[in-house]
Amino acid sequence: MIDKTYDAAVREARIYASWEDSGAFGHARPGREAAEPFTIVIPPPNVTGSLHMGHALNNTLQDILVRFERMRGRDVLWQPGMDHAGIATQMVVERQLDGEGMSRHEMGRDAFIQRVWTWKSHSGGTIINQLKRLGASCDWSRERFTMDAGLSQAVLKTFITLYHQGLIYKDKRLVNWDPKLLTAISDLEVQQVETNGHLWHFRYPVEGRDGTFITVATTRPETMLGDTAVAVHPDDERYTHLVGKMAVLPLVGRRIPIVADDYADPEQGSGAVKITPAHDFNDFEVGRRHDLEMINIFDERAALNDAVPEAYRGLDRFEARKRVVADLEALGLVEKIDEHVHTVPYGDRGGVVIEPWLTEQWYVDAATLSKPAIEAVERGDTVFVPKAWEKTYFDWMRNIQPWCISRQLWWGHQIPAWYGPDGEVFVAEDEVEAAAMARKHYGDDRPLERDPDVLDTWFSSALWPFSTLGWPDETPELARHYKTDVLITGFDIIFFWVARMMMMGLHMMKDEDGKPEVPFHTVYIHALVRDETGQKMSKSKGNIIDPLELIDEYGADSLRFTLAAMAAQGRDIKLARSRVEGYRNFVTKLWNAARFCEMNACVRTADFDARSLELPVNRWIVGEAEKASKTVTEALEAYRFNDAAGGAYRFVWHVFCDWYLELIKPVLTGDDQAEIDETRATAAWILDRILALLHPFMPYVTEELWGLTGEAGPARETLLIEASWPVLDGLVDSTADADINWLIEAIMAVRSVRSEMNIPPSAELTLALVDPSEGVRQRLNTYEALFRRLARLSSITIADGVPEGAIQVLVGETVGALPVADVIDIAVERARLDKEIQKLAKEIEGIDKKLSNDQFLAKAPDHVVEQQHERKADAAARRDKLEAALGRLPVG
RNA sequence: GGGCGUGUAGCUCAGUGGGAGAGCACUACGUUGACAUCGUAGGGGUCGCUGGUUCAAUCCCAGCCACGCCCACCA
Repeated sequence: MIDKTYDAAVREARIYASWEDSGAFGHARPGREAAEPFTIVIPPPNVTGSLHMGHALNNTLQDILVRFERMRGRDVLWQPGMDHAGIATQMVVERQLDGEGMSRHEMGRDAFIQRVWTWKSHSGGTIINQLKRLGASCDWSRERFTMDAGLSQAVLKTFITLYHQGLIYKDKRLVNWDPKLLTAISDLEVQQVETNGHLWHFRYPVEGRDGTFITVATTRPETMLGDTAVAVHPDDERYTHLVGKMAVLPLVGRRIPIVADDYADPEQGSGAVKITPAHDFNDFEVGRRHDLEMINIFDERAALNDAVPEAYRGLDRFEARKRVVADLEALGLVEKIDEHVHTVPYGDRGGVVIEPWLTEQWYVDAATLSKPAIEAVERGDTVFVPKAWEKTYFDWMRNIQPWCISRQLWWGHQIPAWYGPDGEVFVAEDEVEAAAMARKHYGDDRPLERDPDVLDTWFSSALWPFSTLGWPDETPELARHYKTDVLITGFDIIFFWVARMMMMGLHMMKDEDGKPEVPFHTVYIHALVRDETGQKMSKSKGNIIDPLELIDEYGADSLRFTLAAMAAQGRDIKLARSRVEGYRNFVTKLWNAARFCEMNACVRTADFDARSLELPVNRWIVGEAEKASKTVTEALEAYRFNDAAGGAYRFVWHVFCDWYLELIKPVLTGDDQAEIDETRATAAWILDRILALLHPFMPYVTEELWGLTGEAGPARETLLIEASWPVLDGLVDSTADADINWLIEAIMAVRSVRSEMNIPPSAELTLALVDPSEGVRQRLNTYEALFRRLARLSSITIADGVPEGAIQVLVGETVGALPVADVIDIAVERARLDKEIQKLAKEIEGIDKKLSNDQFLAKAPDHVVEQQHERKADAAARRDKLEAALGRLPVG
């Protein structure tokens, strides 16, 4: 018995538990050993994360594909797992420690890492349970973590391999230094923020020329303490006489050369630019070109160090800025201060201004690795959907910079490098191996020190598509499921993640012919979910819509369907609550349709044959089901989730519920047992196809109904296990199609006229068809009962003229007369008919214009011309009938 | 400074080289026992602007305007 209402929240948890118990999420299900594999690796959520709308969309789309392919019989593996999220996780635990009045430094490295693991086992990974609420059918038995033993082994092997190939190396150069987190970060982790600042113009005295100054402009006055040159453009005539001279750096007294360099832009500032090679990426290059001294003036927290005059030592960089400006002002060396808008780099985790800082770090030679990754996409080995993202990928890959992979953190994969007393580097699997290497090198035992740094989190994420499948071991899963089929992700991590997986996958993995193999065949890039007004959701704006809240209120199915229905390619999703509510109503609608079927004893029969049905309505609906299933299938195959959802929605609501169920009501309450039996079986069969068709989008309610609508006998297996994807063919019957469409049109015509003439729905009318054609007479024979019931007609007769005072309506091309008790308002009736006629006349006029154009007739394809002729004939016939009807109205 | 995307009904969005669509909102009517989380009918758009290509443009091309995003070392 199906309850009157569907309480999603209560049932979903129970359904999910039953799915998990059944083991049906697992890959390699019995009977599918020989099936074609289908593989998706999940974008691993951060272990610190909780489900936000982006996750909801991302995982809904994956789950739709995974359930779809599972139902199509493929051997599906949706590989789940989490990312250790180096900086984010370390910050969480450090904040906890801070609350306890402790620091990681007091605690020590080993104890701290232990503490993080403890945190992870207790409160890490809540997002996994949230994904389950969403309905994600991952193979949870294979859940992995980027820091687990297997994946750590993959990281180790990759690092060592790349190191020996010269593709990982150490280098001393400027990095983006986060003075709050005290670590280097990569270019991608720096956000450029537009800021209202100032442009300070300082006058530096030129040595040996009393009263001569060279003016430089800067947005960062404090860095002048580290200046080692002033640069001007070689062609800048204002300064040619000063090139080669020395300036005297105020406050410091250092003599610094005035050099000519193309970097100086005569249009900018004063045309002369101060050069601080140790604290600016451009200046660093200038410094290299002119062999300038590089003076590091900051410590790791961006406070001034001992390289600056005593008065400034220990000052924070922003304090120092004020002091420098004040002191220069006191010396009369500030020429002017302009308001200035410029971009300032912030660390995206620490949230403070990053400092270009000279340190030694580990780098990956990304330029070399990028070449095969570019070629693979050029060849089409990996395809982006939508294709436009390939340009973004190419642009970045073709200008790729060395990837700084070392982080001065504790939580992460510690770099497998040991240093000998003379600085010799030994990259090894472990300490024992490193010691052996050192012994060989030095000829005796010497103490080694391990590199304290860890790797960028994205280094391990880059290996995800193969490390999770068991690599470096040669597991059956790796052989069977790499390369994966499709990666589903947001555009915001194309650089962070997709590009790096491409590089690492191609470099580390080979196919059976020994050729480099891409990690995935397709990359589907989905939209960003914004709020209703198009704003990016953010904590600071307070406009976050919590998917869990929506799941609580409307059920996971409603949210999933909404996200799928709005996931059109190439456009962001502005999520409106009303939309979720609308699709919740759709869930209810489906529920009630199933209730109707149950109440009418529509039970599926084992020997049902959709090809040998008698009743036209039944022949018609199986054809409609075929069309719908094809629409949905094709849309899903093309990653057109919105079309797939929309196609299913229209079929279920506007075809099955609105028409089919209404059309079969008279049959089910009739007295022809054969018709009743066939119709019950058909309705049940269609409902089953509908549940299957909707299951990828709305897994819970479809599963529940699947169980509730089983036949009276033994309960059947879950939909998840038993149902296969509807593959329907050869069910469209053109006669039934034409007949039912005529019937629907006729019913709508009568309803429309009733409504316009304000005839209450309760009033039963008789319809007289005037001089119907033979075809219409035949249809009437078959469908009279249906027509009468749905149009609320007490009888339908055939007449050879229009009775006095009747409302006239066009049923197809046949005039129908609806006599009304009272005298009709001639003026209203005239206006109604007139409006229809005008509409048709306008249409005909447009078509005529085309048909009288010789160019059109000569150049348009025949079928288009033919189509226009048909349209005109149809419209003209209807217009003529209506004009005749108008003519029959009494004058006045 | 480069690059990309978007502009269609009041709102959120589909869509197509040849008859402008959906959901929500709105209006009128309606409990004919699946469903008021509903039903029936209806109103509402010069498809951002200007040119071009074409027999034909909302759709293709160019320019412009507006909004958004990404990348970039501009003192």
